[in-house]
Amino acid sequence: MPNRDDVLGAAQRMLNADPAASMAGIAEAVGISRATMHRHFDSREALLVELGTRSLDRWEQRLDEAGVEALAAEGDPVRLREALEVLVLAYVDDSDAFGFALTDHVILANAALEERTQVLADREAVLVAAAQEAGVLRRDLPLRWFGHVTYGLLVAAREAVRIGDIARRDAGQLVLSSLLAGVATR
Amino acid sequence: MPNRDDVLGAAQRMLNADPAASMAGIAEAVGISRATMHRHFDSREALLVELGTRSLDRWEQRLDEAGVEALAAEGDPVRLREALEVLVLAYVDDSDAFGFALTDHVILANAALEERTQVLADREAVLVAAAQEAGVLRRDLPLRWFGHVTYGLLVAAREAVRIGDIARRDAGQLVLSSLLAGVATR
DNA sequence: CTCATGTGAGACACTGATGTCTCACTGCGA
DNA sequence: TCGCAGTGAGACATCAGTGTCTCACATGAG
Repeated sequence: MPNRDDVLGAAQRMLNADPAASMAGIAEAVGISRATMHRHFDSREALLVELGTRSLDRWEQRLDEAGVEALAAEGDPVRLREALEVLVLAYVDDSDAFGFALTDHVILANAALEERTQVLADREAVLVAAAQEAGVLRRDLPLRWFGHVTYGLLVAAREAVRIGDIARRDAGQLVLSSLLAGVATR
Repeated sequence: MPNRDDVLGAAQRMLNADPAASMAGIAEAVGISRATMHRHFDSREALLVELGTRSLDRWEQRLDEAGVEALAAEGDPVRLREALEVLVLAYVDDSDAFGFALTDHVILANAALEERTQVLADREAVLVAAAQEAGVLRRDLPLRWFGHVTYGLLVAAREAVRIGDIARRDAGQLVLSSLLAGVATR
């Protein structure tokens, strides 16, 4: 019998394939009844908020693993650049599982999640600011722009993989390379 | 009394603000009754398809203005680069009005629109391929990747403007500069 | 064996949206 | 002035999804 985590995992996969999936659809994909679905999660919103929380947990974990604050304090260009690369590649991996959370309206409209998103964006901005200081990232771009560009490229990669224009295994390097160096020759 | 074009324009603005807007909501925003709304468009889908068609019309117009095929045949690096810049800036402008069409499920699921999208993407790819040949765009990136990256940056700019992280008037240059040169120093 | 717990099936009420239809009104042209 | 085309208001049937509830059933622990 699928436990709560199994349900969350299956729901995640289902919602990635079809972000508008109904509770009935998700329950069917999980292999349980609607009744049991509602025994796990009071409402569809509760389910989505929990999945949103999960994705933020992952983001936070990535920032922790990178040691954002320490790196920023240190200010070493080489290590900053390396950390940025590792972080972006991790995001690409994660977007595979959590991608739908990037665009789901219910999740984006949730005040608590939005607040926490802001906190994490702030942490990330610390790294970006340090990288700008250290000459790793361009200083002529707004601090907050970097996060948006990264997000946009994740969306692009997701779509490109879905359509079949690029291979999944190439997504990370394409995103990283395009993000840092652009698509024009130099 | 709003004519059909007024209705389309108002619907476009409404759907950009709230992509899930109902026919009733759109009608109210336009300032007409639901009945009149349905006299103009048989169904919500019909309305969305027409808006999708409009956005593809605009895209096609941009490609025409750029003179894609002639430029590609010519192969002059300077003019190719210039055309790419003009095109991307035009896309940023257009995404202001047509942005919602980039992500709306009803529009994306329409077979006729998808087919036409493919045709236009093919035309654009001609320009990209020529630019790669001429050494303007990187040859180590897949041909189809360029379109996706551009799309992703449009999404990013839209969101960044919405949140207030960047000014609308800066969006064009930020997208263009990040697209071509990336966000890292060189 | 017995019982408690968890489950599936399905009925139910409710909501919000869609699309159709009627009817009365208004404004404009003939 | 008459008549007509277009409109708004609103009723109506329909549909899909949500969330609640009941009841029968299975399974595993004691």
